[in-house]
Amino acid sequence: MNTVFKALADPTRRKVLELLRRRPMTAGELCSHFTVSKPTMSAHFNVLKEADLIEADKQGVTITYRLKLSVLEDALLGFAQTFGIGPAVPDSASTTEEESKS
Amino acid sequence: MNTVFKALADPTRRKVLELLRRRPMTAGELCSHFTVSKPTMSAHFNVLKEADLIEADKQGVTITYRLKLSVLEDALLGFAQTFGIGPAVPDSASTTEEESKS
DNA sequence: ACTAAAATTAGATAATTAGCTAAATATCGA
DNA sequence: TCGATATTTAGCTAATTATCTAATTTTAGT
Repeated sequence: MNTVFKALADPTRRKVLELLRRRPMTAGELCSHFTVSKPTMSAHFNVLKEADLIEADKQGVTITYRLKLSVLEDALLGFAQTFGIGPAVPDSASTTEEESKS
Repeated sequence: MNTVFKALADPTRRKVLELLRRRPMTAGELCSHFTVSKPTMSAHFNVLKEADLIEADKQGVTITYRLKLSVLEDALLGFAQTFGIGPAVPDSASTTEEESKS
């Protein structure tokens, strides 16, 4: 959990996660979205991997990174829950008297 | 937003926030929960204040810190929303066919 | 086997950060 | 006004971090 928050502390890494939100991408593809050098990006990938926020899949010479959304979700919601930060439950999902009993 | 995530990256600061969750506390009171020196704690308070996660209220010689929960909430949920991380709506609040229509 | 391409590791540096002790500031009560 | 108390500021150090360039590794194609 500490590693997750450490990983999220850097804007470049947060953006990497956002890029991986839609679809997995190769390291080079990800790099093309940033101005920093590839080794620097590689280090960022490592931090994200250490935090278990992404996973790497090697095909031949290229490495595809994929977001582990459930890990991010668990960390974020888990922390939010500590503060009773309530999921903004939409009106349509409001608990009715009947449902409360179950 | 970046300052918020930077602030959350440190475990001591996260714990300060958790302590302030229930009730406001003075700087000294907060310090008593940690082994690090007071000046170090004071620096942590500053980081949290910069991130607008806490606010200070000075009464005489003591300073009371209070959690700004809404700021934490906005940051966390705002970020979660970027990833479509849905509030874990409890089973009891699951959308029924009837509710879907509204 | 050679070359090109994708990505990493190695090694260095500058900036940031967390921590300390000592000193300063501010307020209260005697 | 003096002394005690709460907290911060100043100044320093050690550790971590983000970044770079250069070199290495690994694989695919010719």
